[in-house]
Amino acid sequence: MGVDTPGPAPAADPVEDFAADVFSRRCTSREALEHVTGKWALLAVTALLESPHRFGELRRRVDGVSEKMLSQSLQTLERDGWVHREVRSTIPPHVEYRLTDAGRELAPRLLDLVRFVEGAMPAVHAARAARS
Amino acid sequence: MGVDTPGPAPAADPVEDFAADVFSRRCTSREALEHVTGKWALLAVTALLESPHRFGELRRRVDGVSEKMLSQSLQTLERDGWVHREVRSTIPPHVEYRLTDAGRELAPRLLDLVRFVEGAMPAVHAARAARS
DNA sequence: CGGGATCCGTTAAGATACTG
DNA sequence: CAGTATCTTAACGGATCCCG
Repeated sequence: MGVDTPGPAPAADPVEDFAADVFSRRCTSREALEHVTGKWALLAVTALLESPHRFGELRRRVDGVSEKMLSQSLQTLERDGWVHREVRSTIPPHVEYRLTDAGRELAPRLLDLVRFVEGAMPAVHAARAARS
Repeated sequence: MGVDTPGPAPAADPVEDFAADVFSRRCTSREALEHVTGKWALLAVTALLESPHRFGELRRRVDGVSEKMLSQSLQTLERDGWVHREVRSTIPPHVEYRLTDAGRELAPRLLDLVRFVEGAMPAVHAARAARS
């Protein structure tokens, strides 16, 4: 397209890389998507939809998660703006995690997915059993 | 199990493990969820929502995926009953992947998630930049 | 209580080559 | 064309110890 356009039409505008589509290798949304759909991140966000949680509460709620992975997931979620972390410097320390506005838009979609897959489990087991 | 249960009230019915909730460590739905939200699986399912694809077509559509990972993801998706694989034993071979009925219920939820995250990318970048 | 730092085994992922 | 087999490398993930 427009091979010889000398005018102000930058073909490779860096801003366009933002919203592009996930099917493109370089699209940054792919990374963000992975953060959100990560094994523990998904469960943490879903749990936070119910109510704010403290670290230990989340740890108990998301059964099986290690402190390291929960901490790591929460940091990534905070960095991408889905979760807010509030620290109260008391003794003992009190840290609370809650969804941001963006997170409150995201979480229902994840919950919907979770619920659907839960409901589809009989079919999934049937499919697995079907093939000899 | 049910050693001395005379009545028809089995407390620990093994069938109940199925639909339980993902927050429980032993819940099988957690595994199924991971299969579906996997990096490549998610993109493959989303691509198949548009139309059936051949292996090579999918490979080109899902930019950056290796043959190995695509093959692996598709096998898992087929095993769990989201995707159907149809082989035509011609020369050269012709294999087509399409969503099952269950897959056609699943895919829109994933696509919705993808679209939402794509749209939220400006906010995500802003959140990342916000913290020094 | 809420993590950060470190160590280390397990698994996932990518590149490459080969087959029906 | 549509994969499988093999190998190497990178990332994940858990356990442990420690500090504010």
